[in-house]
Parts: sequence; C-alpha cells; structure tokens
Amino acid sequence: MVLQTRLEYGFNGYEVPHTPRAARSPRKSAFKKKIENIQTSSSFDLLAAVAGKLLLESGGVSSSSSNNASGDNNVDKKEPVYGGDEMVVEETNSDHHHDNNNNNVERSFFVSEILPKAHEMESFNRSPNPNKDFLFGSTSGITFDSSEKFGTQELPYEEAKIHNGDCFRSHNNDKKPMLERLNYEPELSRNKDLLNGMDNEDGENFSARYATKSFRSTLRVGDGRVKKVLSSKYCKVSSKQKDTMVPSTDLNLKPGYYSKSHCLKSLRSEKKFPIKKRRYFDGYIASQPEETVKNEGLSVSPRKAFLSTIACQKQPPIQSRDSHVKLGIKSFKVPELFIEVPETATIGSLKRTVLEAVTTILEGGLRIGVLVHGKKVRDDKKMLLETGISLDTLSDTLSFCLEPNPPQSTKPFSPKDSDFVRPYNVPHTLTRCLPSLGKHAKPSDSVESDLDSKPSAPFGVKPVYSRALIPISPPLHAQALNVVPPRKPKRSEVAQRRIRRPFSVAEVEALVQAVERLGTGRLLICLMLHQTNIGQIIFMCIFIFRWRDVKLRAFDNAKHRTYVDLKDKWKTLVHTARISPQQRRGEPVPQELLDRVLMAHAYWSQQQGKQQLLEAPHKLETSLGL
DNA sequence: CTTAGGG
DNA sequence: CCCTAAG
Repeated sequence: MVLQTRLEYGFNGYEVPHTPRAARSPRKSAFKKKIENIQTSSSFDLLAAVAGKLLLESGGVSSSSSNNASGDNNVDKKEPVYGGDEMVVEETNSDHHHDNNNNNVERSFFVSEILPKAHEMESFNRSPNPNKDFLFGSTSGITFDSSEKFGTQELPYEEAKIHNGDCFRSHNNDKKPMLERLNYEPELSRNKDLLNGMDNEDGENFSARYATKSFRSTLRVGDGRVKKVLSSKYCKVSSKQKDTMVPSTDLNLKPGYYSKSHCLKSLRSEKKFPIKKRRYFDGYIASQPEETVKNEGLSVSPRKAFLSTIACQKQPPIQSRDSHVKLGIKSFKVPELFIEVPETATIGSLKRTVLEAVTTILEGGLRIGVLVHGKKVRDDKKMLLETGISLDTLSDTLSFCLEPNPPQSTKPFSPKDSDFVRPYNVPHTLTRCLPSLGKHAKPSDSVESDLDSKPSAPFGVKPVYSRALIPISPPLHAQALNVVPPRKPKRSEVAQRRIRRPFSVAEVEALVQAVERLGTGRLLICLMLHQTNIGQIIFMCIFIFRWRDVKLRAFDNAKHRTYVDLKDKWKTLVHTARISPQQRRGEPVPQELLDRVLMAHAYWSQQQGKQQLLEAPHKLETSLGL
C-alpha cells in the first residue's frame, strides 16, 4: 500500500500506470523518456535512482544522520556510494541473527547485492583488463512490493567466501509482522518539489556507477503490475564524476555484457524466426518408434549438411577505418552425415564410402552463400555497405554457408529463397533415418540451420546496428532473394528439431564459471529503502534472473545457446557429475569441472532454499523465531 | 520473458 | 533438446 500510493505519485512525479494495460499506453514511453533523462543506464541505475528518490521523497535520508548510521553495527563494509556523503550504502550479508542494535534506525539503505557489484565495478573501471571478471549482475525485474517480503540474501558464491557481514535484515526490534508495520505512510508522497530538484543530482551520481544498457523491470504496485522496457543509449553514462564513468574502452572490451539491449535483442532475434515446432511431418505417424533416436541422428538433411555456417570469428576491434575488411573465419562445421556401412567394412571401404558421399554432394562444385543477419544475400553486385554490412557490424551480421551447386536436374525449382527447399539429390550412400521423410517431396526443412544459427538480430531490432539495414533489407531481399513462389511459412509448420550441438569442454567451463558467479535460478534482492521513525519499513525487491544473465555473460556470442539450453546443460552436468564416470557418455568433462559443478550446485541450491523462506514470510518468521 | 521441471 | 505451466 505504501508503495502503491507512492507510485501513483510516481517517481519524481512521473506517472506510473497501474495496470499492465496501462503500461502499454503512451504513458509508458513518456515514463521511459523521463527515466532516460535522469541518465539511468542500467537496472541498477534505475534502482539506485528510484531508491534515492524514494528516500529523498520520504525524507528518510539526511546527510548527517545517515552517515553515522551504521555506527555500532558490525557490518563489514560501509561506503558512501550515493552522492558522496549523502547516503550510506551498506553491504549486508546473511545470517539470520537479529540486529542487536536498532537505535540507529537511520541506516536507510541496505544493499546486499549491489554493493559488491559496485566494488567490482569500480575496480573494473580502473583496470582496463578485459579479462577481468565482471560481476555485475543484471537485474531483469524489479518488483516493488508492499507486502511484507524482505529477507536475507547472501553474496554470490565466490564472494561469500570473502564477506561475512550481516545479511539484510530488519533493523527493528519490533516483532510484529512486517505487514503491520508497512502501513500507508502519508508523508511519503509529499515532497514532490524536493524530488524535482534532485533530478540530476544524486540519482545521477549514483547511477553513473553502473552501466548496462537496457533495463527491464516489473513494477508491482500493490496488485497492479507494470512492465517496462527501458533502454538507454549505449555507454551513455553521463556523469559529472569522471572516475565513475565506465570507460568506453571497457565497453568495447566487454560489449556482450554491457550492451544489454543488444543482448536482449539478440536473444529475441532467435525468436524472431519462430521455428514453429510441430511434432510430425504430414503423415508422419507418432508411433514411429525410432523417431527420437533417429531424429536426433539425422539432425540435418543431406542438403543441409553442407549448408553449414562458417562461424565468423569476431576479430579484434576493427579500428582502422580503411575500407579493408579483416575477416576471420573461425571454423567450418559440417553437421553429421549419416552413412550406412556394414560392420564388415574395411577402413578403406569406409574411407571410400565417405569420400563418395562427400564428393557426391560436392559434385557440382561449391558455392559460398553469404548471410547477413541470417538471411541469405544473393546479389553479388551489392556492396557490403549496401547490404547493411559495415565494418562495425561485420562480425555481428555476417556469416557464410557452404552449399553445393544445385543439381541441374532440380534447377527448375529455382531455389532462390533460402526458405525454399528444393528436392535434393540424395546420394544413395546416405541413409535417411526418417523413413517417411524420404517420401515427402518437400521436407521443407533444411535451411533451418541457417536461421537457427543466425548470427545476429533480425532487421530492425538492433538499435545500434540496424540503421543501415532497415531501409535496404526489405527491398533487397525482395529482389535479391527473388521470392518466387512465396511459399507460405509452411516450413514453420514442420517440426524441426534444432540440431544437436554437444557442449564442448570450453563451453562447459564457461558455463560453470558463470554459474559459480551468478548462480542459478532467480534471485530475490530486497533493498530496504527506509525505516521511519515509527518503525515502518519501505523496501524494494528485485528479481534477478540468473540464467538469463549467465547467457548474456558467458554465451552471448553463442546464438544457438539459449538460456534454456544452458539451464538444461547445467541440469545434465549436475547429473553427470553425480553418476559414475563409467556411465558418462559423450565428450568427457574434466573431473575438476564436474567437481565445481557439484560445489556450485550445492551452494546455489542452498541459497535458493533460503530464498524460498524469504518469499514465504510465514516460514521466515518461523525460522527466525519471530 | 524466465524459470522450473517433466518428457 | 523440447514442451509447457506458472509467475
């Protein structure tokens, strides 16, 4: 209730719609604009800014009172992070013991998760070491909740080894249920004028400490709920304090993480080509016993086998503005070919068979396909720029594919569009694993892999890069791809299981490391914003979606790894780590990694357990003996 | 959009 | 890897 009233008033008088519906209204953009105006570049920015304003609004912070706030509390670290001396931000850690010193209720801002980030951030800023781990968790959702939720939150895995302060807790001896203390507090909504004056002061300073690019939040206001998507300009962390600015060089070094918006878009881009799943092809019977197995094996059609993408290695920042393009091709992967050979075959015959299969496919020679943003571009005469490829976007937008020259026999089909699949002359040495598939003249699958591994966002979604593409691409494709018989998205009707791509050890390593730091599942952070002199507590809750962050942090460049994939992989990793080495299959994962998996899993599971308690106030109270 | 968990 | 409920 408290916050609802306050939010009605809005942050700084910004009107905040109450319902999801309203959230989509024009007011939303107005809100967004306002927020951007106060230079909030990240979720933490916004959080900080809002928190600051709420505090100011409520008069909960005075520079004098808050500074000695933490006086007797044995919290390990205090640092004024907000507007110099204006506010004390305390880092707290878990341990559910009660505060034994509640006299100084002025300590008004509790940050369990943010501060470590802030530390990290600052040191990060100082050292341009590109390899420095970046602990800055991204906040995917912010929940303002007037409920009595609050709780403890330990620091992330690794940091927990270092810190051992108190966790977030109520600094109030009052044993009454929180809810009762969270009643409407009329004076909170008043100081609008004060707020307006503070716009570019504290909020900005605070926010300047953090930099990520976009921000998604879910504001829960009482029962109302508002979803927002905020994004601000890349690296637009304007700040008067230069030292708090994120050096753009750093941004360049770690663009994947900083450019949140980009990440988001990329993620979304994968869905932009909705590969509609359906389980069966027309007429393909569910009872086909080998479906799973074989489908998995024949993850590519023979044609697709050579439509593989060539990963475009992201070259070191292309600084030179000359017109030469430095393009590295990292690897070329040919998905599985299935070749049937009798067990009695000799090595030599096997070689021959493989050779035959390959040469059969390559018979007509090879062609290189160029894909921009995952879409094939056929017009050889177009300049790169015309196609929307600039030096900057090169590695982001470009990929190649290797494809056989279309057999003359099938030429009449004029396979111009990448969506179009011509019948393919399957070498008889290749075995179709889906019997029924062979009967269908138009499996209409193939190019899936192109889209699937599409290197980048679709047109128009990537604010930074898309400009060049927007005006050009639609007509370009219309003509270049020569969409002959604009075959309806029939392909999307077909079940196209994504190609199986086992995680490499390197990927596992990255995943493990990311999870070690970020954790799994979601994390609830509660910020205590203010405690009034009559014991009312205002706080803010944030959800951090960690799988999403793991994805962004460690796999942002692996477009084919979704956070669900990562989550699944983690699941199997945990499983793998638990079974005996003999039972494991696939590329062996180093035991060391598996051990770390178990450790991290144990740790984060435990964390989540605690978290659950936090989300269930009753239990919390019970567990705390309240 | 994300997580969680079964398939 | 897929699917989907749930929030």
